[in-house]
Amino acid sequence: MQTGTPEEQWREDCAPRRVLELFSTKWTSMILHTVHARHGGSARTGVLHRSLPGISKKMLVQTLRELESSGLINRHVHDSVPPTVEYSLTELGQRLVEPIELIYDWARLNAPALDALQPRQSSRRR
Amino acid sequence: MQTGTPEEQWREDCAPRRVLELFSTKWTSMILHTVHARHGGSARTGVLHRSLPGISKKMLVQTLRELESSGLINRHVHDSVPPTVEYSLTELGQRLVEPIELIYDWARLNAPALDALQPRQSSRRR
DNA sequence: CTGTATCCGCCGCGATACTG
DNA sequence: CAGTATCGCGGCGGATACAG
Repeated sequence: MQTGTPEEQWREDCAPRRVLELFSTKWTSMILHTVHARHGGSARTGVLHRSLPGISKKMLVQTLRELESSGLINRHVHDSVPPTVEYSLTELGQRLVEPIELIYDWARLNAPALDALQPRQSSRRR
Repeated sequence: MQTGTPEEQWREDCAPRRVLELFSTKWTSMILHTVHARHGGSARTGVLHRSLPGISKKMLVQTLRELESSGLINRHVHDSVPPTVEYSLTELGQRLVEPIELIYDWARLNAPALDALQPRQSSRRR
């Protein structure tokens, strides 16, 4: 008998891979988490910007657009002066954010163990 | 009254962020998933390589080293000729892989909805 | 306040060649 | 088969300036 598990698939265009690729965009998960964590599950642009130290306006908006066109978040513009925009999770987004929360919790739970993490040594060993 | 949720933290060096940064490495989650999915929770280098169409040996080994030094996977060398190496999840890794599996399942479940995804238009709008 | 448009450095990652 | 060493390019993502 051969291996019971005959080589997993991971075709370039499969759904899981496209989703995971979303997360290779540096701020994706942090944005989803922050929107989710806010009261009512919605957050204004400024709040998001201040909640993510280090993010540039460019990347913030760019990532938001990506998530929007992926059907994960909604963008709601209040026509007021000055303009305010609110982002919220869609149905789809709310279900995706759950696993993300688990990873988030996992990280906090294992913070001590993770401190043993090499800050990524340059592998210049030896 | 102010906002009930007073600005989330996301300090540069917090644990969640360092963890999530692991996933900005293109192949991290796919490798973890594949190791996990294999019988006995361990996989040889060649199997991993063949399970991940498109990955280069360089990135495979590099990511594996990263995960190893993060305490997420174990590396076991069989001193045979030719040499074979097996990778398996550590305690820590096994617990982290669970949320990843959820994302994986989520992606497969919502594949139809995701097909409506714009293949990321070049934003050349208008 | 929210969003768009450039410019550009850095490095993630693939291709290739070589060792045990 | 497993792993290391180089080279090089594409593009992620930050800085800055500008507009409604």
